[in-house]
Amino acid sequence: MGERVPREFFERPTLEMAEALLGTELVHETGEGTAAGRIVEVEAYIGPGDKAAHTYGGRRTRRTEAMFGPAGHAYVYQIRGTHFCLNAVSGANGSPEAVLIRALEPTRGLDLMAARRGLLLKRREDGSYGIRDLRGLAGGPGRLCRALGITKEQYGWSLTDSPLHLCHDIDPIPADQICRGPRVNIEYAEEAREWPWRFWIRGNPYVSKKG
DNA sequence: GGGACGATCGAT
DNA sequence: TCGATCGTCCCC
Repeated sequence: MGERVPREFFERPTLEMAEALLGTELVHETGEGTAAGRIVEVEAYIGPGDKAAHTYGGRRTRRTEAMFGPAGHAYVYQIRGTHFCLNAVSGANGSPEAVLIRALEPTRGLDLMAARRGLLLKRREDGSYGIRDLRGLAGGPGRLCRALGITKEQYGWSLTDSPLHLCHDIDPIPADQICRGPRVNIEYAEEAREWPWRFWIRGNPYVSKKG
């Protein structure tokens, strides 16, 4: 298990926080049970100068309000009408910056995660699960929200002291084990398309897309 | 009121 | 590679 990350964890430059998120455990405790996974892939969005960010140009709407708030809270948005995505708000209060959580390595509540995803987990003779089944559980921002039961109900929640929180489960990932590259699915973002603000753990099989 | 679009996913 | 599908945003 490990200890919850403190408020100060989020109160530093966004790119630095994005890297620090790798290896921490995202936990959601609900009436259905607890589900959790280790963060293995993230993307930083730094408005107002980032054309890929919802807050580009300082755009401040009902949806993006949480991004302008204090660090360490959840910014949840809905994409394509059907999927939710979770961000950890970063930066100073008033600066609209956040980090998108893109993929988890499942750690707790695997059966609950599978049930929420509508998947069937097959156990081997020794009781373990196959890597292919596990990879499908929470690889991708929409899938991990589905697997952990994250919806707009969690919008604005504190990630330090709410049922949705982060734990230091293992030691920080060493810098030489962290890869970075361009973010995905932001073709509209012109010059920002190539900015290397996507981070992932080197060689980790749960990363949603290879860079 | 209406039109355009999307930080995705799953099937092909 | 392509289409689903609807909330959000912005313009009229």
